[in-house]
Amino acid sequence: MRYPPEQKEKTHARLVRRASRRFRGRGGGVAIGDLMRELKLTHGGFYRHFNSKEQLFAEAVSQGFDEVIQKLSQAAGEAKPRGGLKAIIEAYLSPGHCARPAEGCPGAALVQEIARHPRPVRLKFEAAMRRYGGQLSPFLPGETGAERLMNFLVLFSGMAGALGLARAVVDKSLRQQILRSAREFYIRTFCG
Amino acid sequence: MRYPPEQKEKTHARLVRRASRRFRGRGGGVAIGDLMRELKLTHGGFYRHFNSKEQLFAEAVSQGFDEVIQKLSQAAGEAKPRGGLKAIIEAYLSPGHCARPAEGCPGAALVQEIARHPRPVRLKFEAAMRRYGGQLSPFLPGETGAERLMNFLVLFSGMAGALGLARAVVDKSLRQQILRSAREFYIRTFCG
DNA sequence: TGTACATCAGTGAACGCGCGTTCACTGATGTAC
DNA sequence: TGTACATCAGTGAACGCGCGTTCACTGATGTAC
Repeated sequence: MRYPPEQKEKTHARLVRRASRRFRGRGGGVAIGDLMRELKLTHGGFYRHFNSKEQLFAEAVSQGFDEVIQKLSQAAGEAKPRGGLKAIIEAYLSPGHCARPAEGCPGAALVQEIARHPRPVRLKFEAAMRRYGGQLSPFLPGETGAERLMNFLVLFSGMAGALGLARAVVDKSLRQQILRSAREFYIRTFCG
Repeated sequence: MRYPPEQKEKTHARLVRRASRRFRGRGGGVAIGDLMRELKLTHGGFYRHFNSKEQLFAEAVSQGFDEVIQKLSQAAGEAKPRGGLKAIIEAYLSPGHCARPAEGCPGAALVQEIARHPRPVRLKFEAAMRRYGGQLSPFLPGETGAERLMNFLVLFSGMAGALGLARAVVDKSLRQQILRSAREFYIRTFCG
C-alpha cells in the first residue's frame, strides 16, 4: 500500500534510534530481524532504508553520540555557574549511566568494537567524536581550541574506560568504588 | 592414536595462547574452526579441551592479562630507580601497543565485550584484573593497599580508554595526538 | 615374553540454528490523461 | 469527473553461509594377564 509522504523518513529515524539503543546495550551482534520486529515491521523491509547492517551501525553510533551530547549539555546547563564540567563528570560516572549502557555513551559501550569495523564506520565515529568534543570542550581547561580538544579526548576516553571497567566487574562494591574513585580523580584533576 | 602423556596439556596451552591473541585482535567473534586450523588441528578436537567457547574465552582473557603483567613488570624492572611507573605508562600508551592489540592488554581490547558476557567469564576477568592490580599497584602512589588498588584501577581504565579511542580513530595524526596527550597527562598526574 | 584389550587426543561428517541479504509480490494512494 | 496506471514502503518466503556443538570412529601406545 501507499504510505504517507513522510513515512519513510519517520521509519528510518525510528530504526536508527532503536538500533542505537540496542547496539549500545548488546553490542553489534543485534539481529536485524529482532530490530524490525520491535518496530512491528518485518525484516524484509530493512533494505528500503539501509544498504547494509554496517550502515545502520554507523548511523546508530552517530545518533548515540548526539543523544549523549544533549544529555550532558543539559546537565552542564542546569549546574551552578562554573560547575558545568563537574556536573558533566558526575553525570558520566553516575551509577545510572553505568547501569543503563543502552541509553549511554556509545564510546563507553562500543569503541573497542568500532576499532575493528571497516573504515566508513570509523570515519562516521570520528566525525561524531569531533562533534562531541566541539560541544563539550568549551567546558574544559585549555588555552587554545586544540588544547581543549586534547583535554576533552583524554578526559572522555578516561571516563569511558572507567565506566567500561565498572560495567565488566561482577562485585557490586568494587563497581561503586571504581566509579567513585574515578569521579573524585577526574573532578580533582580537571575542575581544579 | 595414543599421544605422549603431556600432549593434552600442551595442546590446551597452545590453544589458550593462540585464542588469547586472536580474541584480543579480532574480538570474541573468532571461529573455533579457524583457531584449530591455525594449530594444524581439526575443529572436532576442541571439546576434548573445553566445555564451550565461553570457557576458552575466559581462559584466554586471563592468559592475556598474565602476558601483559609480565611485559609491563619487565618494562618497570628495566627502568631507572623510581621510574617504574613512568616506564609502564610509556609502554602502555606506546604506538607499538596501539598498533598490536593482539599482543596487548585484554582490558583495552575486550572489556566492553566482557561486560556483556555471562557471570563466569566476568568472574575470571575480575580475578585476572585483581592479579594485574596486585602486581602493578606497588608502583603506584597511595598509602594503603586499597588506595593503591583504586589508583591502579583509575589509571589503567583511563589508559585502556585512551588506547581504545586511539585504535578506533582513522586519522593517524589524531591517533598519535591522543596517545601523546594521554601519556603526558598520566605521567604528570601519577608520577608527580 | 607375548597377547588381548583399554585408553583417549584427534578426525571429519553431520546437525541445527541464526543471521544478512535478496526478491517477487502487495495494495492504498498519487498522478496522467 | 472518471479511469488506467505508476509508485514504493512494507511483506514474507527463500537462499546461502558460517558457526558452535555432537558423535562415531581411528589407531598408536600403555597395561593386565
